[in-house]
Amino acid sequence: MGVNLSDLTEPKSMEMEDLRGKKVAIDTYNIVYQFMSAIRQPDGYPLCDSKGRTTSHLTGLLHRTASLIEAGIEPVFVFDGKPHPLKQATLDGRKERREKAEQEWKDAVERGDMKTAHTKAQQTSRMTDEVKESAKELIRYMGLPIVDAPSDGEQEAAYICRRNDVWATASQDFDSLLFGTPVLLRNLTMTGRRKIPGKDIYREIKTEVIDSEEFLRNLGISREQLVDMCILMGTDFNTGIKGIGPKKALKLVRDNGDLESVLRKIGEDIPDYQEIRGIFLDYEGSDDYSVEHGPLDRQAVVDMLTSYDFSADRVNSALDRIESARKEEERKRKQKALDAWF
DNA sequence: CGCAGCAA
DNA sequence: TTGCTGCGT
Repeated sequence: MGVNLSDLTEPKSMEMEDLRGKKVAIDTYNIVYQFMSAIRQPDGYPLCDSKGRTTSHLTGLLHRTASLIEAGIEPVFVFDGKPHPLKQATLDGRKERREKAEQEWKDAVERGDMKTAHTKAQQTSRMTDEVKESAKELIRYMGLPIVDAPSDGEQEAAYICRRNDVWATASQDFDSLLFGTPVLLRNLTMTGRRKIPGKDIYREIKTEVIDSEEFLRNLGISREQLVDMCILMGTDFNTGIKGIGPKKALKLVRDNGDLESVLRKIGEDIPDYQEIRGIFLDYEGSDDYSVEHGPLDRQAVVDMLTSYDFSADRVNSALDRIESARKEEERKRKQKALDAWF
């Protein structure tokens, strides 16, 4: 979930063409979660193979990747590592909400209320080891780079973006801004259609770009102050102070300078706040990664996905999109090199 | 979610 | 071409 800064951002929408040729670090946990939650049957059950293995994330990844590559975007898939101990409360909270939703889902199915069933089922989505490993396997067969974050995926994504190994971090969450990503992309989907939660209405969704420097300039604060602000509101690593949302937190930090002064002023305390600051600000990531893609192993992808009961035709047509996009990029690259020569 | 197929 | 619906596994 992470910190919610949507009220403070004025995102600029972006044309897909502006992303051509750019490498983007994907917060893989974030997209896999979206697929697991969204790609479901009407009663809420996820797509499964005959062995009972979930396949929603594999369908999602295959098609999303094909679209990204067709748009000339080079995805780098960043995976979460071991969560920071201070994140435990957040993880426990998520588990509790999942279990509650699980019960409500079953109840709804029993009384035949499929609409509620579907909504509740979406809230039970969980990234299991099996899901994570199968996602990695598919990405590997597609020849795309995987970065294993030592801890938080958004943290490492922001790090490789700061090192200029990718141009942007893609996530629906805002945490990578706290982690210092220079550029954040939200709604990195090609088909600009998205269902409004709860209603049967579709709305156009454009990819949004948030430039960190511009974002901070507009707020009139530093990244350090943004982190302090979010610690006041609550992050994945702390609960924050009741009654303080984005607006109040911004004003308090602007008026008082830093978190210490704010806490003194309002007579509150936040345990471990210095350590939480450190998580966001003093991260030295793993340099042991590559962001280059290799060849697509078509046979391996087809073999893997047909073992999950995918239709070979569908898989092949998605892979055709990847291959012809790659060829097209290659052609353009050669042409460009030729033009530069003459 | 996003594709494919069909309607307008 | 664009929009809608249903299906994927």
